[in-house]
Formats: sequence, structure tokens, C-alpha cells
Amino acid sequence: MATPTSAPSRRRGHDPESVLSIAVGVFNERGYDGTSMEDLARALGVTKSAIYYHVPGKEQLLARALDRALDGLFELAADERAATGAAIERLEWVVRQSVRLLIDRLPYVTLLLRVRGNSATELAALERRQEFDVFVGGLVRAAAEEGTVRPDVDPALLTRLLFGTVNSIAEWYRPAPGASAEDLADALVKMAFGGLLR
Amino acid sequence: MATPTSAPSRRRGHDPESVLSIAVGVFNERGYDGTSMEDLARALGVTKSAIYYHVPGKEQLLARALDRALDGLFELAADERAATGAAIERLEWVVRQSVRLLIDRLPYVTLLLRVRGNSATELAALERRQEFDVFVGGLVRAAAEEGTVRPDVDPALLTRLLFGTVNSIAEWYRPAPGASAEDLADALVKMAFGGLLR
DNA sequence: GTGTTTACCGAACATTCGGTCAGTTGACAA
DNA sequence: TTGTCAACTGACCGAATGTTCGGTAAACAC
Repeated sequence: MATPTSAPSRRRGHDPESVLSIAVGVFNERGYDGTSMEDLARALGVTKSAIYYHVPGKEQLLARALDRALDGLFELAADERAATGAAIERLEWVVRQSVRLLIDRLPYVTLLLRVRGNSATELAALERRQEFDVFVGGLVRAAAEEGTVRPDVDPALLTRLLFGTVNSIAEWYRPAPGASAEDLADALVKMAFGGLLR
Repeated sequence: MATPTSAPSRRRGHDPESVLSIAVGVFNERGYDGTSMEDLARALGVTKSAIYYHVPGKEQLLARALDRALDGLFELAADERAATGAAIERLEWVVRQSVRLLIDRLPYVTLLLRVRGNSATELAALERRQEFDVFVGGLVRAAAEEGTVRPDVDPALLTRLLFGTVNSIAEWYRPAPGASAEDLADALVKMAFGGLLR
């Protein structure tokens, strides 16, 4: 019954991880700038000063959250299935994985999608995100050159509409037993690719 | 040459309208909560206190901006062309007009799309916006009952994806001589309705 | 029991916030 | 030349902001 080292569930209290996940929740409710450390403390059930025992400050909290979303996007882009095969199939795979990531890490991705570049932290995140946008833009362009997407709309515009649709999921999706990431990705691919192909 | 009353262009200086339009620009750059009255004053080229000569305060500035976007949406929804004819055609008309409005009043609509409900002003705006969402949701459902949209995806989900795509335009669109609202609406309708119909 | 560590509190910090107000400026009318 | 008035300044207020710091209670190690 007794575990040798590091008991399975330690005593009550927070750690950097629990502070981060609760903080990100509040950031998404009120917006990062609209959230005070007092708000976070209330949500954590501690005083303001206790937060600084676990994390260096408000902006670091944001930085860690944004990295969690961005790392997911880059892992996805680095996968073999995003690099081999027909461009249209690579694109569909990336779209499906993007939906999955968005739902898996919903609060983190939501936060990323709302960043406007107000600080060095936010600017760095925007830059990394743009890198991903360039990547998916290349995929759509490749599919266009392949002749598998409609030729009457600019590929760059198609990319923005397609991933605009994906990202808009963060605005309304709430986890529920009925709606899995797979089902949602299916519906999105049906609609977007139904009008994308030709 | 001389105009009888109220000269065509008065002396320099601001008025409530110019303060609002510049303020909305800054709100969109830095976020409403991330914008201080000091920031606004800098953008206007006056001191903080001068702003209060023209407008009652920060929150009123937001309220007026949000109303400008919401009024547009409700005018659109009240139009005869949104009420007569086949549901699928009413829907297409509403989508096209939504794109046009989004571009016509880009800063105001952008601001609206980012509201999270932090104050009474924001909550009221969210409520009005949700009213519009219910309206378009009804249009898609009517089209589904009409049999003009694909039956294998829930109409409520289709609504969210469709208007998620429309709203996502605010994230990247910047006015340019090349890209008119009409062209953009054409591209969006091609893609979205191409996968929507059946 | 004695130290050490973990997780926290309460008070205070410098700064910034949205907002107020008494006065100043400069264009225009008479 | 004087008076009016729209448009603005500069000094200021109380409250809220993110952060720091000295202290402390409870759990643990020995």
C-alpha cells in the first residue's frame, strides 16, 4: 500500500502546475489584462502573496500557458504525417490534429488565440504562431499546385478561412460527453473540405 | 463658397466621434482592459483630462462602440431579405451582409467579437449578440428542414462553424484596394456553402 | 525534541489606474 | 476692446495594480 518514494497524493496545497491550470481558466474568463492577481488568489483559495511562492509572476504564468499551446502546434507540424503523402491528405491530417489539440489543450490554445502583442512575452508567442501559419499556408499552396483544391480562390485566402474556422471552435466549444474531438473534426472536415475540394 | 451655417470643416480639435474612432483603434490594438486613458490621450494628441470633455468615460466609449456593431447586426436581421424566400437564400444573404458589415465597421465588430462579459456593459452586449446568434441558428435550422443543407451534421454545429468562419475574418482582414467586401464574401460563400449544401 | 522545509499570511511597497476640477488659451462676435 | 465659449492643461484624488518581505504554523527528517 505504501509507495516507496514520493507518496501518490501529497498533502493539500498548490504547486506550479495547479496554479497554472487555474490561472489559465481565469485568464480565459476575464481576459489576461482583465485578471488581477487578487482574482487569481480568490480562485486559488489563497492570498495574493502565496501565488509568488509557486510562480515568479503574472507574465510568467502567461508565458508558460502560451508555450503549452505552441509546443503542441509545433509537435504536430513536425510529425511525419504532415510531411509525406499527397498535400491534400497532409492538410486534412493537420486540420484534424489541430482540432484535436485545440480541444485537448482548450484553455491554453484559447489564450494563445487571444494574444495581441502587448508585451515581449506576447510578441514572442505571436511570432511562433505566425511560423505555424506559414507552415499551413504552404500546405494549402502545395495542394493548390497539386490541383486538389478549387482554383477560383486564392490559396492564402483559403488558408485563412480554413484555419479561421478551426480556431473559431475555441469561442464556443465546451467539453461534454456527447461531443468528442473526433466527431467535431469530422463535421468540420465535411463542411470545409466539401467546399474546398475540386 | 461660404456655407451659411456650421462651416464644413471646423477648426482643429476633437469631437465625440473622432475620440470614439481613435479609441476603438487603440482598444483593438491593446485590448480594452490593456488600454489606459493615458494610452488614449497619447493617441489623440491631448491630455487625459481632455478626453473627459468629449466623452463621459472609458466604459461609455466601449458601450458606444459595441452599439455601433450590434445596431448593424440587428438592422441586417430586420431586413425584408432576411425574412422572405427560401431559407437557404435568406441564409446566404445574411452571411454576405455579415461579411459586408464586418468590413464596413471592422473596428467596432472586432471589438464586439472580443467582449467577454467583464462589466454590465459587456454583459449587455453579449446578450444582444446572442440574440443575433439565435436568429441565424434559426435560419440554418429552417434550411435543414427545407432539405437544402447536408443532413449528416447538426444544424446548430453548422451554424457555429459557418459564423465562426465569418467572424474569423476580423482576425486578419485589413482594408486594401485589392480586397473588397464583395470578393471576400464570394470566396467565403464558395467555400462554406460548397461544403454546406446537399 | 530539534531543526528544516513547505506553503502560506498580512502588511506594506511603488506605480498606475480612471476620473475630477479649477483654471488657461485662443478664436470669434459685438 | 471686451466678452464669450469651446477646447484644453496640469495638478491632483482615492482606489487598484503587481510585487516584496518578514513572519509563522504545520508537516516532516533525524
